[in-house]
Amino acid sequence: MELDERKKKILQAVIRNYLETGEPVGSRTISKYTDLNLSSATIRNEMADLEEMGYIFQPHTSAGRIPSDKGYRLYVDAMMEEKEREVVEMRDMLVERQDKMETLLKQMARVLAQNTQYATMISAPQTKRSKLKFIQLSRVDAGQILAVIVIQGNVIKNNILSVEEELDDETLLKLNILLNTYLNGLSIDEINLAMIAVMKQQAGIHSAIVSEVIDAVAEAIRAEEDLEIYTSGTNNIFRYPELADQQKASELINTFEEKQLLGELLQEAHAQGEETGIQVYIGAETQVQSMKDCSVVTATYELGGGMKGTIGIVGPKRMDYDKVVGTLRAIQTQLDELYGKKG
Amino acid sequence: MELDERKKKILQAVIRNYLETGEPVGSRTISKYTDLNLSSATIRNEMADLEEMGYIFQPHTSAGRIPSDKGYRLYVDAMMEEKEREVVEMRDMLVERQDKMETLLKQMARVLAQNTQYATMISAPQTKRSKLKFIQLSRVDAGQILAVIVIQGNVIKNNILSVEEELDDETLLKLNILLNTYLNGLSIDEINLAMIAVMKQQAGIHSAIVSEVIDAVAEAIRAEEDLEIYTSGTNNIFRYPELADQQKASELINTFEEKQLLGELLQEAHAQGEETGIQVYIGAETQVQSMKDCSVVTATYELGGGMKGTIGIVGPKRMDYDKVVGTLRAIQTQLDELYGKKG
DNA sequence: TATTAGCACTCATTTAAGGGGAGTGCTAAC
DNA sequence: GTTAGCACTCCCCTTAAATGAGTGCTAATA
Repeated sequence: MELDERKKKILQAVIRNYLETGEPVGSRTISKYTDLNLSSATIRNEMADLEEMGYIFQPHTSAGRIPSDKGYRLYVDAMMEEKEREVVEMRDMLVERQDKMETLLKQMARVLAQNTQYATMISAPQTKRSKLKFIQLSRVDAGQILAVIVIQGNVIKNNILSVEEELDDETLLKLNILLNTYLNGLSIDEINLAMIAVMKQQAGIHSAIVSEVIDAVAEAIRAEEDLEIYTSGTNNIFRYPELADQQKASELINTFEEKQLLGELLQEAHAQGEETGIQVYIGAETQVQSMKDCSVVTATYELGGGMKGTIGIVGPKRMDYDKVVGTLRAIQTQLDELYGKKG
Repeated sequence: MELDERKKKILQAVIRNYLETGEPVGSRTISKYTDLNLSSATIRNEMADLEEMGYIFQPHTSAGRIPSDKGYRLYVDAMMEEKEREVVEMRDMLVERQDKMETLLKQMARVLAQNTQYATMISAPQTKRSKLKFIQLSRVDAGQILAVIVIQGNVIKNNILSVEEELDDETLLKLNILLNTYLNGLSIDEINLAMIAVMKQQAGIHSAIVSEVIDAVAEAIRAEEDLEIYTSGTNNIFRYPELADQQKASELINTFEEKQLLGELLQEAHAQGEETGIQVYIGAETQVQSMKDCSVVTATYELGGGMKGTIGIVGPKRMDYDKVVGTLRAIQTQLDELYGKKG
């Protein structure tokens, strides 16, 4: 069967209406809602066709129609009209360059949740490709060394090392110079075994310390890699009856609190969303069991220096895709303007 | 009317039973449940008295009795028998001294939630009384100075300062020595204006930088003071039907996500719980609107060096007070053993 | 041939009524 | 002071009927 222009219009009308109301939509509603000037009977025939093609279905006999995942997919891929939204508050929020990335991300999650009325999550930028900017060892206590590692974009990692031997100031200074000379400006991938060997040799009797520091750097990176995720607006799911029953809500909230699965989801989105950076997952497409009745829209963002992260918005399948995609795209643009090129 | 021994026993039985089942408890149940060997009729008379005194009430005519807030209060204050619980996993978890306090606290919240099946929250230690251990300024970039501030207990704060003038290594070293000489070992309260004036004088032409650094320290402290809170097991509230309806659950979850109110709650608990450090809030006693159907048990803990924080457990009014208080006390003891005296 | 009006039918949801049961208060007997 | 017995209350569950939105199908229409 062919999906002609009229069927498309009707499908679109069904989806639009369902997005608004969340109720199954009947033929009479469409008959009045559209400018097609067709009677409900005609609509009924068309809807029967659309059902046969798998774009819509009835939750039970003699109920109106609901879009299927396939229907949503077509809508998102082909029928959506992105609305350009006001993201003024966001601009204000982002305009001041933040030293504390954490604060920025938390706030961003919060504003997004408020703006969209869905649940939001943001993964902190990954530092894999980022360049090491600065390493500093300092003696804090007898036997305790503080290692500060600064990464491009001012992401800072601290680590306290316990050392057996006493280190005098001079040695510490030497080690600092050694480490910075070799490691400065490198991305984390670029640090290799050969380099470590040379450094150890140069450190002489203190090679053990070099090992410890390298371990600490590796540790700091690893800590960064089980990535931080900020969420907001979790309780917005109660706005949508189809998600608000105890079973589903409990599972969803648990998913949002544990964050483990969110991380995997965002990373996959990050990996896939190469082109425009915006990705829409409908229902079971997410692979996260507790989100099978949700849709997720993700956007990757860039903060310069190769630091990329991902924003995700989770709502019911009947989420306002137009608005969400529009908002995310606006944020992407603004982040790009503010941070993207400068590094 | 007098609350004699028998009435107490009956009240206790009512509460115990209600804690278990969550259902109103009737006279016949008590008649069998207790070792008083009284008929249900007698129990009925006694229960009528207890109701008149305000310890229990009927949700509707011809239903069993439910403890009132006053009843719970009496129970917690006078009738509870703390159970010594196995907190073995906790011991294992806590036994390794953590460099990262954050990790420790997160894990602690998680284990507690799992153990008790309630929602938990932990406030990070407050550093107000803690002593400054170490300050280090380093040049990261032209015009960017990294200030690292280490506080007793290895809480580390970073701050990036932008400076107008160029600073050479020597000047930086001098400033480092100056700052550490004056500020090291002081608690944050002890830093005063006179001291700052002296430091500025000694810094000479670089007094502006000293100002900036002091500001940064103040800033770091302020950041620490809007205290970090870790939560876990929020979704446990769905286990208790009396909290699981949409309205209440949504509000509670919002409270847990926003954390603002939790902070106030924990701080109040911290302020009040001077003696044993364990505090029980029943129903409206918490002052947090969304928790009016909950009870909250808090415990302050100490990690040495004046660093104190608060743990809170939130559950239904019929929470297992004995178990919760026992568990919290056990944790207090263990933390004290492991961290308390050493600093 | 495409569209429409009409009608019988389906089924979720709402409303009402009735029965069961848990638990109480009261009274009278022990 | 305690207990057995009984009438009474009221929640809650089940069942039945009424409601109504929406469909599929058929026959008439343009």
